[in-house]
Amino acid sequence: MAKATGGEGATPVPQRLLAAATRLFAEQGYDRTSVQEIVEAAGVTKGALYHYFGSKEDLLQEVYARVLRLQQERLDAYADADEPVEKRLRDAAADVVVTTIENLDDASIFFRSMHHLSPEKNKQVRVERRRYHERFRDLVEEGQRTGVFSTATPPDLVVDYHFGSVHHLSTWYRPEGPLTPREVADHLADLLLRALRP
Amino acid sequence: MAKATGGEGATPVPQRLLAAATRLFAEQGYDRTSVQEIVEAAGVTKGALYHYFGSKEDLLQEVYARVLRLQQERLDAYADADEPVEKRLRDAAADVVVTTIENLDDASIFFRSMHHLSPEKNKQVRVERRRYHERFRDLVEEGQRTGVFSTATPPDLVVDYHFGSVHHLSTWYRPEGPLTPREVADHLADLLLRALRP
Amino acid sequence: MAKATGGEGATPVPQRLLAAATRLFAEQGYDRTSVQEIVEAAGVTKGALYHYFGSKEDLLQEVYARVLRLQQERLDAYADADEPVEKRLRDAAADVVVTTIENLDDASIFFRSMHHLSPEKNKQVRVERRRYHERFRDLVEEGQRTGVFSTATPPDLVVDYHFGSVHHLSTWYRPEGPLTPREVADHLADLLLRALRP
Amino acid sequence: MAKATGGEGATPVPQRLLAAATRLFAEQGYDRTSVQEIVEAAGVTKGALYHYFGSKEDLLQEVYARVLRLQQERLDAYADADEPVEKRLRDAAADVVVTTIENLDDASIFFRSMHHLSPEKNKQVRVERRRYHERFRDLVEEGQRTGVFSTATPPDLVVDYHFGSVHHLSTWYRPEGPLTPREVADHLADLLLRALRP
DNA sequence: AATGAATGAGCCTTCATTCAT
DNA sequence: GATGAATGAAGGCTCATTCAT
Repeated sequence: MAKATGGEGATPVPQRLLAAATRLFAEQGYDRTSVQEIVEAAGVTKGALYHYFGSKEDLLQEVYARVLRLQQERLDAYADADEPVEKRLRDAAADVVVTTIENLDDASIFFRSMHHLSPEKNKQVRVERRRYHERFRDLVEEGQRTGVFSTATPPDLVVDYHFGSVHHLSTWYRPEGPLTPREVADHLADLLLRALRP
Repeated sequence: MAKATGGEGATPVPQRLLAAATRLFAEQGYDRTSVQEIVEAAGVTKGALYHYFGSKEDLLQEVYARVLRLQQERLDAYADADEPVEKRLRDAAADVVVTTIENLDDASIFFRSMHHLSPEKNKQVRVERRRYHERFRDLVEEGQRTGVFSTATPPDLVVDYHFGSVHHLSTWYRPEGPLTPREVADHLADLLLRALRP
Repeated sequence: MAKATGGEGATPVPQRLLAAATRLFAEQGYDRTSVQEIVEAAGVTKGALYHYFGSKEDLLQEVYARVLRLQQERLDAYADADEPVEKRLRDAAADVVVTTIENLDDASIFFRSMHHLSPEKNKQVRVERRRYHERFRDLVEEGQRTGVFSTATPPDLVVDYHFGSVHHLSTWYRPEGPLTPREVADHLADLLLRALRP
Repeated sequence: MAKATGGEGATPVPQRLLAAATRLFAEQGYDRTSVQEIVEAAGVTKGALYHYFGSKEDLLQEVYARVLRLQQERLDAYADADEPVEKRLRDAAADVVVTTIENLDDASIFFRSMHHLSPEKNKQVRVERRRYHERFRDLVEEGQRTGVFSTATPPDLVVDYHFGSVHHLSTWYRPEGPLTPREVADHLADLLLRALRP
């Protein structure tokens, strides 16, 4: 019955472990974070971790799975909206910035720890990442085809240009800085759209 | 005199070590690369490494020092040129792309392994990095002040936008891909300049 | 249940490690004894050692803690006895000799390896050692105050004189020599008391 | 000609090395002192050390040889004096205290680092040490034979009692303490002589 | 479902010594 | 006499994972 009450017991063990791992991986990196630290931060023992997760790497993979699912869902929602392509692209471009800033830990893990996944898991992540990239690229292409965007730049490169800046956020963005997530998102989406002006 | 002949003996030991470390750090990450692997790749013994470098971390720091020096020199050259600001910015923006692609190993180490430096060394790198950022930002500001660039976006953000895409290169660029380094550089510089059009 | 049977399994791992370490530190010195030797002598693996002790130094500190506790207890018992001060001092002086001879390993470690403890742990040992010294000195002072001992020598010096000879035991005493521990103890206590005659 | 001028060049290299080694061995212990530290403290290079000394251990042995020679000489001088045995013993007992305090580094090395000598060198030191002990013991015996000292204690034990306190000096004596070396020496010699009163 | 003792491989670093110059 | 680059063996310690309970 203690299970239902507050404190550590409030959240199920697997979630607690995932939350602790996410924070620690982001702070110290995957290799620098020991299983011992994770279980201590989650308030459980090693046995419990290995009961729910097959390995330390599985924990990392779960972080990836969660991020990928979330971002794909959001992108799909914006891309499928009933709006002109400029608005759909701008909204999607701004949304990924806001979402990334709101989950900076996930973001810094994402690019920094990919090579710590085993080749097969890594491949799987890349595949899903690719699908995401293509969905975004299709918006660019659509705009270029319909003449609202300049065709000067190959659409894949446009996408990488924008995602580079998203990826970079975890390097420089600080919550205590002068810009709110929304402001940063508007500026970056604006830069993208301005670059695409014919 | 054997020193001057080919084979492993051709290059001084410290350079051999630095080259081996750079390649391995880029391929596997800093933590995943053992000192043993480095010395084997360089064809020397561990004792020799510690004769020249105080620690594994010192080796990493040397990689950083080399990259920072090189990039600052190149940026200074372009920024000081006797040209209109649009050209100076475009040239600098394109050059950093070419240089980064030509030293992709250095680049992937740069952002991925910064947190493996001790706090003080990390700080030192950040300071130099900041100087580099500011030099670039000054070009943007100059263009905004003189009316050739739009003032819609804060100049710091413009710089981060561009360097995000540079940083991102090591994630997606492949030499065997369809675009030459020069082509990528021209496209990315073009996107930047187009985004800055008033 | 196998736990309760003889052989290596009879004694808990931490005790086995402590016993092995004590013997080896006394025989070879702290620095000359490798962790590998200790675990082999105790019949466990390195991992087991580090499961119970934070470091090699912690092992040494445990030896100190054990010795200090034992000797303080014994001294307190003799000093609190309901006897004339001459007898209390003589008994305490003789007892420390017997106890030291019976634990010569502990004794030779004690003085020889103190500087291998970290400054803070070293300080802690010195503090407890000081308490022990003062308890002993109080007996000398009491005898001097009540006129049964000569006041020719400062009491602190008297104590150092006696403990010097105790400390020295591990240098020269051999079980196979002509004197039993008890005989040595009586002689040394006698020398002390004779030196204190008014 | 620079050889004859001041600074580091003033003292011959071997002496400089020996002095540096003595200080460092006393401060940090033999094992904790690296050859590198010694040569740096002496202002020479490793090659120079190995030019004059066969090994690190040889350096230690030289320290022992110097101490042993000095102490034996002084003891011989006092023991051969034309004085009553009480005075000869008292003078010798006091002198070893003063000499030890004046060379506390040598003394702390002496007892602490003996086991770092190879078995053969160790044996050689023990032999010389034994000669020293016997010379001292002969004084006690002479006094016992001639009735000026009590025969209650075996003379060997008396000698160990006194040398225990000498050995112990390096543990507690501090130059800034309340007693001068001479005062300590007088007190300790006094304790010895008082203990030997019939 | 969960514990925690134990494993065993691997890691970074230190160091006395040698040797070509 | 003296240098200092290089060796090679060993040392203390960490850690993901397993398994009996």
